[in-house]
Amino acid sequence: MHPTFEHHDHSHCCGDSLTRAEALMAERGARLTPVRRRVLELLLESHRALGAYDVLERLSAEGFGNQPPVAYRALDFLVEQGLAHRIQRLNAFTACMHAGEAHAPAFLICRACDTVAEAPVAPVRAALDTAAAELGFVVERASIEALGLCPNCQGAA
Amino acid sequence: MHPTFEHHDHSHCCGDSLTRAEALMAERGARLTPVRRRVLELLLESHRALGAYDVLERLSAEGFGNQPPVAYRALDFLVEQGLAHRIQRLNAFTACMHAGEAHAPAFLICRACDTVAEAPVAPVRAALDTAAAELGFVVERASIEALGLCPNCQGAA
DNA sequence: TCTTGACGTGTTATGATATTACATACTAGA
DNA sequence: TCTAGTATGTAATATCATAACACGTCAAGA
Repeated sequence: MHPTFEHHDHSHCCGDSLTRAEALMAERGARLTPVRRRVLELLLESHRALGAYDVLERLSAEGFGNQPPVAYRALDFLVEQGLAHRIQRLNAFTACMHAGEAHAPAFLICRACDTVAEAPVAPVRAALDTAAAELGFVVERASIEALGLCPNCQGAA
Repeated sequence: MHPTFEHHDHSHCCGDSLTRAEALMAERGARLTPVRRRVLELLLESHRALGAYDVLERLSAEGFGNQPPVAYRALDFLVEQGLAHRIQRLNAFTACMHAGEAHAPAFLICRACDTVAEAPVAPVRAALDTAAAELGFVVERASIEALGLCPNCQGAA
C-alpha cells in the first residue's frame, strides 16, 4: 500500500519533507520565509488538499496577514518551487511528496476521505505524449487527476 | 492531423454534431430546449473552451435570461448528457466531439490559440488505472488535461 | 375539465475563488 | 550605508459558482 494511505508516523514524514524543502531552497538561493514555511507545514500536516482560504484562515489566526494575497503568494511560491501542487479539480493545494525529484504529477483523490496521493506517472505520461503526438500536438504540462476510492475507504463503502 | 486542428468545413461539423445531439436527446427523452440548444451551438461554433460568463453574455444579448444560473444550468445539462465537457484548468466548457460514444476524455489545450481537442484516451486511462491499482486505489473518474502547442502554433513559435 | 406535479426558466441575492494595485518593510550585496 | 530587489500587508475588485424562490408550461390522471 502507498505510504500516504497507510498508517504512518506522520510527524516524522512531515519533518523529513520540511528538512528536504529547506535544503532545496538553500541550494537554489530561494527563501523559505516564515509565512511560506508555515504554509508548507499546514499542507504537510494534512494529506488532504487545502483551499487558499483554509490556509488563509489559519495564517491570519496565527498573526500573519489576513488578506487573500498572503495565502496565494505563499502557495504560488511553493508551487513554483515544486514543493506543492495545485489540484485543479478541487481548487486546492497539496504538499508535494517528492520535492526535488523532477516529476509530472498524477493525483489520486479519494472522494470519501479527501486524501490526495501522488501516483507514479511516467507510463501515464508516456501514453499521453504518444496519443498527443499522433495528432501533432506537443504536450508541455499535463494535469492528471483521478477521483475514486482509496484502499481505506473501499472497505467502508 | 486531427480534424480539430485541420482546416475543415466548420458549419458542416457543427451541423453534424447538432443533429447527433438531437437524435440522442430524443432517444433518451431529454429535452434540448432553445437555451440548451443555443448553448451547444455556441460551444460547437468555437473549438475553444468558453467560460460560463462568455456564454451568458451571448445568451443575454439574444434575449435569454441574463443571470448566471441561466448559463450554468444549460452547461450542466449538456455535461450531464455528455454533449459537453468541463475543462477544469480553464474553468470553461467545450462541446463534446464524440457525443454518444462512451468515453473518458483527455484534452489537449493549445496555450497559443486556446483550441481544445479531445485525444483518444484508452491507453492513457489504462496506464493510470494500473498505476493506481498498485497503490490499492480504484479510479472512478479521471480528468486528463494537457497544455502545449497544437500543430498550427508550433510553426508560429 | 380540472388538478396536480414535474420540469424548465427567470431573477435576486450571496458565496467562493482569485487578482490588481499600491504602500511598507526587509535583506543582500555594492 | 545606500540601494535594488524581494517579500509582506492591505484595500479594492474581478471572476467563477450556487442557493432559494417565483412563475410558466405541459402532460398524466382524477
